[in-house]
Amino acid sequence: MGRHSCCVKQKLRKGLWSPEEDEKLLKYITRFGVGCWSSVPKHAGLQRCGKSCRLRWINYLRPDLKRGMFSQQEEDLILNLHQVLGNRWAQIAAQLPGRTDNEIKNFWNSCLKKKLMKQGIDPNTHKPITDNNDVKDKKIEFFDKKSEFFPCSSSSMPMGGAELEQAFHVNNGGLILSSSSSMETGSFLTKSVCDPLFLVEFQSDIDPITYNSNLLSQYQQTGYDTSLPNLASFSDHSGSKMNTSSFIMNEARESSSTTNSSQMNNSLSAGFQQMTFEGEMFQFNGINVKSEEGCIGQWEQQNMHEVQVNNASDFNIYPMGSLSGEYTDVFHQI
DNA sequence: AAAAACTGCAACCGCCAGATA
DNA sequence: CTATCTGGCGGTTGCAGTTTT
Repeated sequence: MGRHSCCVKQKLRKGLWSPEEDEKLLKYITRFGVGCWSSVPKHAGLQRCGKSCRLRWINYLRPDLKRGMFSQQEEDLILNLHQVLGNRWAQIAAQLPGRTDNEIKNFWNSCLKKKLMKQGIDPNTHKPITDNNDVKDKKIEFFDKKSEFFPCSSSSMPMGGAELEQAFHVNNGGLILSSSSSMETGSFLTKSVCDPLFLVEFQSDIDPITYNSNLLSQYQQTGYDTSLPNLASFSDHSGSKMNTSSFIMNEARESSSTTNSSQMNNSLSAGFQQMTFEGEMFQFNGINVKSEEGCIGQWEQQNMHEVQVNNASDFNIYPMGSLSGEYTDVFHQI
């Protein structure tokens, strides 16, 4: 162990990067691309170690970086992901295109952490600092069905049952889940996904330059439907398009592939409209999920947790196992 | 106006794991 | 198998700018 060999060399500059250094590095990477970082300083004419060059590129010079303040949506996502992942900044950053792990880490330490503490929430556990009973009271029947969510023994999970419950628990004052009697008959995931981190971790090897997930092929091989859903045309049965989200999706789907529409109509809840899902992606408490094509559902515009979806190009497409069964949740279209 | 305290953030440090010799 | 190299990660530091006293 010890210092990298590149850092041991003498006469290496440290501290803030000058505009001239930035220009040299930018020119080099633009021309030759990202390769062996240890050779970059030499070829780019920089008196920095390779590590320093890599960091400067990733955190500052990379052209696809998003600058400026974090949006409310990004903030919520960071909070939810941190609840699941803890201080795994790189994995959290993988879910926020254009943001770096360093940026998120700084944002967390300087802002979000304090915000949570002001709200009386322990930033490490995401639980109220004073009274644990509060948390218990809010636990809902849904979590009693966690074996249906993750059809494997809890011992094989990297997180324990309590942690899993907490991971899916509400934070930020928003209600995410509501129990449904129909839950009892359905299973959340038809494919076995034992690792609750899987849903996020599968993104961890995204190309940092292009953010193109290379996992689609992996899922194609295992029989997942990786076709990109038509997120822009979120049509209901009246033919009208819907491109704002944050709604309660009261999805009820037959276990067989043939859905009985009349049956669906009969059970239409008051205030809900019926729609057909076409493989849309949603965000569920910071986790990305995808509805199966052709499933019939009901939706209702919801005021709380309002999330504005701009246009289709803003959506992220993540491969994911399909859903089946019946459930009632608040989802955010992403 | 000046000093002290605070804040945000870029960059460094040390460790780890995988690849390679 | 062992040693070394390298990239990646999370924790931490230190600087510069801002706010408070």
